[in-house]
Amino acid sequence: MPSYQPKRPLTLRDVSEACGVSEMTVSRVLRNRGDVSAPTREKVLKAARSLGYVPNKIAGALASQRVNLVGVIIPSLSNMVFPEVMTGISEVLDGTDLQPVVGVTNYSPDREESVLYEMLSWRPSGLIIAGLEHTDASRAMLAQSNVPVVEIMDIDGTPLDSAVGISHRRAGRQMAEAIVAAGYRNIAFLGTQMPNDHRARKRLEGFEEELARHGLSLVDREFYSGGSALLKGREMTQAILQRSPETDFLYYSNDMIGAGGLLYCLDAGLDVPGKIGLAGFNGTELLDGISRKLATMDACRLEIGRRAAEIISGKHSTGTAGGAFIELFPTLQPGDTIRKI
Amino acid sequence: MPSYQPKRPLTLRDVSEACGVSEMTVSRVLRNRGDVSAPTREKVLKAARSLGYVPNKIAGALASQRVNLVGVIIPSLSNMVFPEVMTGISEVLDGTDLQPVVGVTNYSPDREESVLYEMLSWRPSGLIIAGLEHTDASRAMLAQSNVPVVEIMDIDGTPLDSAVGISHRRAGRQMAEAIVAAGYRNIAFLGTQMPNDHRARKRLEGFEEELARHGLSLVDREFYSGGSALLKGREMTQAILQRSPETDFLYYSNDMIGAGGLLYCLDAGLDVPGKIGLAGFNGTELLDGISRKLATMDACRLEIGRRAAEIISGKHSTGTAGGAFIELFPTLQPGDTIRKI
DNA sequence: GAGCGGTATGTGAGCGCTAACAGCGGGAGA
DNA sequence: TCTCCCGCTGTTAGCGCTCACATACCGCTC
Repeated sequence: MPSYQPKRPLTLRDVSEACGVSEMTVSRVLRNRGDVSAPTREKVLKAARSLGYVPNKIAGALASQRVNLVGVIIPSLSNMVFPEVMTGISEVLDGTDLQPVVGVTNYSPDREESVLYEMLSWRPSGLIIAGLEHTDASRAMLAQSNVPVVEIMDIDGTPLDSAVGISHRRAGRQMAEAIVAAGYRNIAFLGTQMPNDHRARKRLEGFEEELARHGLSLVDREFYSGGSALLKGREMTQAILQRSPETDFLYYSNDMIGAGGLLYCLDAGLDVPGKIGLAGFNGTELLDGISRKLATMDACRLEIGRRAAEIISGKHSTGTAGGAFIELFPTLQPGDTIRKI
Repeated sequence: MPSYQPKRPLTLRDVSEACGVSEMTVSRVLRNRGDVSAPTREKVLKAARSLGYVPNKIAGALASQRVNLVGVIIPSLSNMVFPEVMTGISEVLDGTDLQPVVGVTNYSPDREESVLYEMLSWRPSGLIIAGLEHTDASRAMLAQSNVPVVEIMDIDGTPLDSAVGISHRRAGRQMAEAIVAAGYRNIAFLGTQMPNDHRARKRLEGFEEELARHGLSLVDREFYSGGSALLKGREMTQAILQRSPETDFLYYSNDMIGAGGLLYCLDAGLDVPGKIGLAGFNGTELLDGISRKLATMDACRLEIGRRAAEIISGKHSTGTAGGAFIELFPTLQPGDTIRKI
């Protein structure tokens, strides 16, 4: 490795001098753009490799006004849902020259705002952001930025530009319908205590709406925050069953606490789904392997990620102008924890 | 929102014209650098806000030769271990002006190489990368790049620069020691089929070494790839117990498949830990809530993330030159699935 | 052999910002 | 009164690359 100089960062000029062509030609070779003769190309590549040259995208992006980055702003990485969205995004982006960059907000609108500011300051060529609810400042930034935006996960609201997601309100209603149809009447809800988890909120609203249509209302509810979801599910379930023994159905805001609840019920020797039914939300594959399969509803996470990435990468032919609006439809997976009708 | 012009991206000049000072002064205000009088500062901030100006970090980084990005290269986001490392990193970086940017390799050395190339082309001010094993090209790039590098998770090998992690070999040995001490003799291993998961490999090597010291060897082993870990754990366990009924201990390469195995054993009514013991690896908090607590070994994930970020952000006072080398020591959590001695 | 189209290469300007330094006014000290 | 210095602001010159264009050269045709 011939590095005589005291380490100075390499530039295009170093490569061009090393192989006797102009910087422009080196640039063309390294980007595969424009015509370069085969021998020249070889010569340049050899020189670049032997020097260990890595192009400076900062300079390149400034000069070309193009950045191959796509910002992805999500609330969390620690529940299983967003990694799967990321997988969908990566799958599609891997086929392009675009690269995802993730930012995590921890469900805080203020953090979202600052993550957004930070991202926009890198002038990404697209932005994928979870949810439809943003601060005024965030909306203003996005509008001003001129960057294509896809809001994902949720479609109950008004998108800024494009949107891909499911209706959580409808998902809640559907689940309520199935539960009521199966004959359960004393239904409790167990969820996370997160004022900014708008999707969980909308599911619960839809759920209660549908119950109301049948003249029912929740017999009890329990919220938690932090800690191991499985354990919390167990604890909350015990609390509810102790406090409201008439409960015959437990609706959880996610599969993880639902699984905790299910394990509790099984350990306690309760008759599931005869005496008591359970359902979660997400379709978390992770949990396949528990003796009884929890009723749930697939949130189309992979597909949401894919579609969003397709819109950004221009693969989705959106008529002409204006944003795309894609509603996906989750399917109810009754599992083994709802009585068959 | 006064945006008369047909949307043209805003620059410092727009802000400076809007408030009648030089670009330099605006730049100083927006970066909180250098002396600016209070009234000027206010005027500038007001103008910037009302225009919705977001600085262009690409240009800024090029001019200042400083980038507030830290690359984080990890094999996967879908098992629970790396998100926790990320949490540790974020915790520390949030107190600085640095921002993590993650890249995922899917345990492929070639992908690692290309992710690395991509990252280095943004000239990050630090790099955190999982593992000590990299392709020659990767090592060359890193050496050439002049970027501080912290290799995390593993310390059984020679770091390029700094390293923070645990000895997986030793972890394997320790677990074997505990198992043998508890009187188990017919021990099987269940793990992932991933030639590039060097840490799992080293754990197994350490484990077998220690068994050998006691004149023992594995009675059986089973590997999987893909699918739901919980379910795979269940299936593999069943397979092993059918094939090698004399097995009295199951050592899993991670807690998730371990939990699947545990659920299988409990469902099958086996006497745990009397007739058969189980142990995993990671200390996955996620799984608290299963009726029986799986024996495991905490991998210090949070702490590893924190320490690595501290090194990059310069909070860790590393004597003077040369990389830091930090070994952490996992603790064995016997849980309820190893016989008490 | 002048004119043409095409391929392969080079040239100059400038992307939006910041480092370094230069200027400018005014109060303190000689 | 003349410095000297300090707090504030402006000026100049790039950072390393890419764009748009200019140029050189080749083999053709008519």
